[in-house]
Formats: sequence, structure tokens, C-alpha cells
Amino acid sequence: MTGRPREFERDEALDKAMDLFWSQGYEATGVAQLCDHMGVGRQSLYNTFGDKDALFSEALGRYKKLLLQPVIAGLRGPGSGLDNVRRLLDLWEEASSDVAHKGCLMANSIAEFGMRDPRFAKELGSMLGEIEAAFTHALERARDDGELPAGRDPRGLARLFTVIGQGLSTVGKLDPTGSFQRDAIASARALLDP
Amino acid sequence: MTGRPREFERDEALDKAMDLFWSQGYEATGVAQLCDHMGVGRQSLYNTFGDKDALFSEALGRYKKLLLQPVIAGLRGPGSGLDNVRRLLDLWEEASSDVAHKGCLMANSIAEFGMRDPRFAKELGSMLGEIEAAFTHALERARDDGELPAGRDPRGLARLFTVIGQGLSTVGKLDPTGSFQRDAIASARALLDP
DNA sequence: CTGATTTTGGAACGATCAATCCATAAAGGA
DNA sequence: TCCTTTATGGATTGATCGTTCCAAAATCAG
Repeated sequence: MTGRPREFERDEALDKAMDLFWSQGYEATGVAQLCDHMGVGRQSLYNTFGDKDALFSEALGRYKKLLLQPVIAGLRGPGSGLDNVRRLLDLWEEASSDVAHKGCLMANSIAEFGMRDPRFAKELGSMLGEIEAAFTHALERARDDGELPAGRDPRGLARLFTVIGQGLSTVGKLDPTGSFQRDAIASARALLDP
Repeated sequence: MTGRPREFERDEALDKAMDLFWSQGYEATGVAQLCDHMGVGRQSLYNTFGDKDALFSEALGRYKKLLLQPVIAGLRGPGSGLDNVRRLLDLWEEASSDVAHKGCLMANSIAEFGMRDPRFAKELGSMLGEIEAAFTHALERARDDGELPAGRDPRGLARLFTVIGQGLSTVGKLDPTGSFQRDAIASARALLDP
């Protein structure tokens, strides 16, 4: 049977949950606060998403789909591999001026959980792996096209850029103007120059 | 008057508290668990350290004194500024093999709190600032001594290395073997090469 | 030994935690 | 219209949260 229709959009509510976890972290976010922010009753939340763990897990997936996949697609896109990396640095530079200072939900969650929760660790590790793989793909293509100066290791560089992304997220949370991130990014560009 | 002597060493108990906050974060660590791990009764904990916030604040200070100051001293030490930076990269490389995967308490705390708690934000920001200043000091000295290739900005490089340190802490929490961090560090060394 | 001072351990506080129970409401199918 | 199904809102669960109260224990000064 069909039953009573729910009074909210699942994905809209999920986006709100993602936002709250994003800005406050998992432990610091209560279910009551989630209900308020999502505009959803407690029972509806449990009916729709299971429990707090499952909701967070879905929020992580939503973040991956909405925020990470575009980044990965940009790195894997056509054209110059080096330019694809440079465009991501541009993107990070623009994001430095964001006033929210929420950082990156993936980076925040890795810092909060580490390997303590195996369920989240698996998903977070796979996210990090996909970012790394996309960087590697772009940089290997750059090397094959002769864009990358000789002697640079695409894999090592990919891992370094992944590390830099995580670090930018962290320092950005304490950097009101974003100048710290912008200076760091400017220096990071030298990694791609001859 | 003198009163009954306390039955534990203050700094030893503080070290245990630091360890627990370090591996679990602030929110995920309960006072009861702190008492267990520190070997101190609840009331003694409150008598000695105030409340949970104050204890965490002291644990942050302890971390700064025991873990951060040696790093800063190394960067500000005599000899080649470039070598001082390289030695810190060596140190980070060794730490990559650590099996605990606790990351850096400063990085973990920045990710957990951001600017949400003004009290912790101030202390964390000053820690980050001291790391940056020490990097800047070493790299400006390297520039003045002609060690640093022309066209490199000491301040930007200092901020980038600070970012890399935070990023290494983050990815290290999901990197069981440390190979991710080692590869990233190997590529980061190119930032200092001509 | 007595009195002042501090630490200690146990009980208890109110608040909040995630989660559940249950009665009511709202929809479609028969 | 009646029945089944699903969603909603309110009350409530037991557990845990950080914190405090209080009496007993341990020390030193007088």
C-alpha cells in the first residue's frame, strides 16, 4: 500500500543534516538539533534514515556526491592534466575566502574518527583514495604528455596534493581572511612548474 | 595549612589526559573515562584541574610544551635554515610509521573545534602561528644565506609547510603503513631544491 | 592531642543523550 | 466508506553527560 506521504523532501533534509555535521562534527551534533535544523520530527528522522550513525553515513555519501565528485571529475576531465590540477588549486583558492570556515567534511571526519570507527573509516579511506587516484591520473597524463618536469613522481605528487588539500581544510578553520591558505596555494603551484 | 597530600603526580596525570584527548578527541572523551585512564578520582580531578574544559586546555598546553616546542626549537636552531626544515621532514617521515595513528593533537583539535569555541581557537591559532613563524624564520635565514633558490617566497613556503604538516596528521590517521605520508614528504622536499 | 586544611571516594544532582512506544493523522486501494 | 499502510508528534525510556555535595581520611601546625 501507499500510506501517508512524508511531509519533507528526503534529499533536502539530508542536505541540512550534512550541513550540520559539516559545521559541528558528529559527536557535537545531537539528534534533537538535527530535527530542528532539518525541519523533521524525531520519529520521522528515525523512520527515514535509521539512526544517527546511518544518517551520518548518508550525509558522508551526499557530501561525496555533491562536493567531491565534481572535484574528481575536474581532475579526470579532458585537456591538459596539469591545467586540471591548476584549476583545482584555483578552486581551493576561491574557497579560501569562504566565511563559513567549515573546512572539508571528509577531512573533519577523518580527524574526528580516524580508524576508531571501522564503518566510517572504510568510507573515508575510499574517498581519500579516489581523490588521490584522480590526482595521480591527471599527473600521469601530464607526465606522458611531457608537461610535468622530469624527475617528478606523479604518485608522490598526487599524495602530496591530497595532503595539502586536507591541510588547507584544517588551517582554513582558523583563518578568517583566507590569506594563509592563499599563500600556501601560491607556493604549492611551484610543484607543477619546471 | 598543608592538608592531605595528593596521591598522584599532577604532570603524570596530565600526560594521561593529554593522551586520551589526543587519541579520542574532546567530545568523545568522558570525565569518567579520564578518571580511569589518569588513575585519579572524580573529585580529585575537579579539585586539581577545575573542569573538563580547563583540563583540556592544560592538556593542549602540555602538548605544546612536550611536542611542539622541540619542533619549533629545531627550526630556530643554529646552522643551515634549509637543513633545519629538512630535518623536520625527516622527523615527520619517521613519525609516519607510528602505529598509534593519533595524528597531531593540535590538528585534531582545530578540525574538531574550528572557531566555534573562542577559548580554544585562540590557543590553537597561536600554536599554528608559532609553527608558521618558526618555518618563516628558518626559510628567511635560508634565503639570506643564498640556500633558497631565487623566486621562492619564505612566508608562502612556511605557510605551505605548515599546511602540509596539518595534512599529514589527517591522512596519517587512515594510513596504516605510513606510505602515503612518506611519498608525500618525498615530493615535498622538491620545494627546497633548486 | 587538637584543630585547621586538603584530598579522597561515593552518592547524587539535573540535564542531555540516542532511541523507542504509542496513539493519531493522512493517504491510496478495495 | 472501510481497511491497510505509512508518517507524524508527544511522551518516555534507560543510559550517560559534566558537575557537585558531603562525610571520612590524611596530613601539618600549634
